[in-house]
Amino acid sequence: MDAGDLRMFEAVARHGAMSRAAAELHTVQSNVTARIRSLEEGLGCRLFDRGPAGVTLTEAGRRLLPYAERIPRLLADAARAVRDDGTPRGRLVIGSLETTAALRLAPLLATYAGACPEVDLVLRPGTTCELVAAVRDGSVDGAFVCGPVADPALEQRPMFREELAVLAAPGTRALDALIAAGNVRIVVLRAGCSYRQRLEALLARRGVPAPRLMEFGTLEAIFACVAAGLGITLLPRALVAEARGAAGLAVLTLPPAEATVETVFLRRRGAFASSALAVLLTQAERAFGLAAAA
Amino acid sequence: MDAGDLRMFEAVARHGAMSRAAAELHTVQSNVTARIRSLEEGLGCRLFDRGPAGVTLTEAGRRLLPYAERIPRLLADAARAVRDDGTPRGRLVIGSLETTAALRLAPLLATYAGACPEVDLVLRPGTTCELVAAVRDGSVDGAFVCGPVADPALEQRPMFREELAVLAAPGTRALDALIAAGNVRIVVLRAGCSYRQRLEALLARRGVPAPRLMEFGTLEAIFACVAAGLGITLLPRALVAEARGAAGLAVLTLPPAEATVETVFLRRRGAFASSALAVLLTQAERAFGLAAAA
DNA sequence: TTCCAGCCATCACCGCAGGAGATGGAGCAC
DNA sequence: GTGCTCCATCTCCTGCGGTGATGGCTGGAA
Repeated sequence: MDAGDLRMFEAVARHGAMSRAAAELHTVQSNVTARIRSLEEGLGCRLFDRGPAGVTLTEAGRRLLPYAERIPRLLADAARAVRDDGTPRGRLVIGSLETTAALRLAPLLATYAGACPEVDLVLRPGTTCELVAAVRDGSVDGAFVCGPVADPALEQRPMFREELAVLAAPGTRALDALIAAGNVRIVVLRAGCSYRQRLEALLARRGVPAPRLMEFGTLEAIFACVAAGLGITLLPRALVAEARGAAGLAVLTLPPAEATVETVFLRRRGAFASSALAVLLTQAERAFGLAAAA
Repeated sequence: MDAGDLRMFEAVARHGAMSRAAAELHTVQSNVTARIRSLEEGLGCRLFDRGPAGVTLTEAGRRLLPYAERIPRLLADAARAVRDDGTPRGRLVIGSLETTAALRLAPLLATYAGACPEVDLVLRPGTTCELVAAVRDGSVDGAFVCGPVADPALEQRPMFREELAVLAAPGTRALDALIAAGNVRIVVLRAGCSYRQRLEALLARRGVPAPRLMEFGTLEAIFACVAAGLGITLLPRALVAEARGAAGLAVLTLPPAEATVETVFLRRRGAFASSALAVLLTQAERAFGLAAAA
């Protein structure tokens, strides 16, 4: 058994088909077939059940899969660790909610860029759901998302608390009045996982089970939409003060229990922490100061 | 980079010489040289400084070493996990102090052997020091040793507490009287790491800094030696009642703080737990019942 | 000093694992 | 039936990696 075999095995398991795995690995199907077969021979048991429309993992294959995911990752970490001599350099990919990036991250990133000129910093915006998945599969080194995230494979560090508020059309006085009027529609940023879930939960507690949904790609579009009375949204209160386009909107305060959301920095547990990431974390904890890892 | 490269790298690092690593790996030196070189080229940095009398790790090499130890281990775990279908079988190597084996393990192992007839159980006796090292390097799957063991790479589960007593020549009334008489000599089983350390610490607290030492390979020899007045030893009180050869020896009770020792079961943290090991642990916790992992 | 015993680097040689490509059979949709 | 997508198998062949010989280097022994 070899790390190359495991990579191949993992790709086959993920695609459920040897031919598609071959395409991903830039090789030919016959090759994949042969190596999986030799892997099975080496281990002494079948890893896949062959069906006419692809393959499925056997019990033994299911037991191998977690190792097939970990070992190539560990090899990649090893290569990074060797190259990392302590001075931050290379590529650092950080995920963030768009609202967090707009509101909180600018000064941190500016300081960071000054301190680590050799780092190519990439900021990848996304929703909490998307970013959690990205951290899991290693496509970002870490991400600022809405906590808490209950996943034993991930490690979260609290960063800061944010106050949320409901935005509604100008002149709106209270959320309950809106609800009483019926036909509440919510407006979210993209699939806006965590804010949308919070807003839906919040409405559900007030007797609105499944509000209509509208989804936009930019904050400005959402503001315009809310201003026009087409729906309400949930966003950090601090954002409203800063953002162009939000002037005039009604900002409805929520009870404290529903209003605060904690932003955490998420990393894959056990993953290699490059110097570039270590410096960012140090600076972030100094800047935001909600330290104490969870 | 490849798991095979890492195995080779690790062997070279451990031996400090490519030629000796080649011998261990059953290959020739030119091969090791070439693969290390290609590994270095692939990573883009030197891993070893070549000297006339061997090689030494560079900084980068030191960063790679922990990965080179983990990844081959993980591969071996993967192979075991695949073969382990839930029914305990195969080889299970358990370390234990000889005194623990003699006093406590027999009923557990008898039950276990009955429950898991397909397991080849190997009991490897040793001192706490030796067994801790054996657990670390994976040559035993787990071991019963004297706790606590402070090593973040190891995981310990408390099993039971044992009362220790000092054995001395027949007729001896008190430890202090012996010490006052001067020339205290201690008798231990092999290099008898933990009992010896305890006995030395115990004497040091009573003003005897570095007692003379005698070392024997069997309990019977120790009993005979103590009976002849050649020295004292420290052993589980329960052992004295059972063991042949201990009759007539003076059993000196110690203050409770010094008398009790906790026996823990030690495993490498994160290592694969085979079904065979899982069953043993379950039975051990049922039998000894000092559960709650640490 | 010379000699030797280790060490590592380099070279030429070669076997074979493993990649490429073609073919065939099996199931499924139409 | 035809056509599609699977996987298995076969042949061919490149190149990685193993082998063994040689040479350079250093340090210690004679």
